[in-house]
Amino acid sequence: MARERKFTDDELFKATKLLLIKDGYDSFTFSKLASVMEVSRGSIYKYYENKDNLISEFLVYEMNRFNLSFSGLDKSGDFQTQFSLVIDFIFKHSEIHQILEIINQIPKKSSHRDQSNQTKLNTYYIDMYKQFQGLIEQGKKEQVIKSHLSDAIILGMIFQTIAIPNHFGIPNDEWIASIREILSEGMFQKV
Amino acid sequence: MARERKFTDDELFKATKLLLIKDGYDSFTFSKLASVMEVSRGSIYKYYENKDNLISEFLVYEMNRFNLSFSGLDKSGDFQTQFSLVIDFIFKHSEIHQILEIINQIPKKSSHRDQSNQTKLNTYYIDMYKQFQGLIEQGKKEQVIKSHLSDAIILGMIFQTIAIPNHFGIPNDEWIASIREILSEGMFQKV
DNA sequence: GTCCAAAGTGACACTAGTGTCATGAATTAA
DNA sequence: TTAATTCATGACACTAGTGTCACTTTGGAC
Repeated sequence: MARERKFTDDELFKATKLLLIKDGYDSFTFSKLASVMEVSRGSIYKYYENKDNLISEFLVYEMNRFNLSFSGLDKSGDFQTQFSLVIDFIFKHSEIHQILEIINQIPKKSSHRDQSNQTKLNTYYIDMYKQFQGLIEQGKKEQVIKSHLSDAIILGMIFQTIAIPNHFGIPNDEWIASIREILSEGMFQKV
Repeated sequence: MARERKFTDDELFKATKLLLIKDGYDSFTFSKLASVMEVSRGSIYKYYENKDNLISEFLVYEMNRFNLSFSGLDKSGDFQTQFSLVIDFIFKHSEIHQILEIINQIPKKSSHRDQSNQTKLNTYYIDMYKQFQGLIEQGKKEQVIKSHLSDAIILGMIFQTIAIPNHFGIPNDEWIASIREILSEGMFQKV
């Protein structure tokens, strides 16, 4: 006994992602979102208190999806195989870089509900970190990765390369191959 | 025969840089700037039409300073020496990364004056690119840099590493040394 | 067909930023 | 001291977004 909903949470999150990635956190507004969804602004307030609340729910949803998808990767091969798999995976999900940036942009002063989301996000963040750390440790154990490099810097390097602007339109395959090569062997000739 | 000014352009740009780097382009307002400068908002309009105009003037000023400072680096040593010098230089001027990001964020629909600034910025951008490209070419000529890697990707890698978030507070020296090592030799052991 | 709960809407009051301008304040040449 | 000139200010009207709420619409249960 109810009226039919004009949009689902999934649709809302899809539009949210679109706008967040196009315009960034600051320029995201309920007005724009409502316009994309073709509903009135007021109706979104039925489900989310405000922008921060919506975005923090969205981020939880998105991080959860990313982690699930990441942990679904084939873990059977040796390190080299996995490393390639993971690089490809990250470049296929390159929005994750912006998502992580937005997580660090959310203002702290927020409602109880949002604080609980912050906690969840922290957990997801750590989960993600641990998954990568597992890979890095395997690499160090197999004597492939230099052991004196800290996990944090290796992870940072890998994640940051997603966001290198490809101003000159180099083809995707060459782009990813070059980055993988530099990350693993460097840009210098072997002596 | 005039009243004394309460602030110079240099002071204004200094405050602008501060706010732009702290809050980003979207959150930058004349109100905040006036408050930092301890003058009225109205007085800033005496010198700059609006936010976009001020920021584009600021960026021209900043890029010019960066390029001058960069071209002042010692060019006498061999490639390896210069490479280290440049990496150190970039990390010392790491705000350049945000500056370049902001350049790409300025809306296009702007006044004649701003369009002339856009042209200037493009020139500065190309100047900067050429300076780095000179170094990369030297590296390739000296057989240090792998010749099959495109200049664009090498430059992109180097610039992007500035912005890796150092969440775990690794000491600056170790941080830069590790990044230089990964960029040049990679994160994999030599076989 | 009637009831009614959930869903949706648009108008309202509020906040924060923008750009302008009449007015007042400071400086100095005459 | 006065006149001329530049600077600085705060008030004004305007725009865009926020959050709320009384009211309308929808559609299944009875």
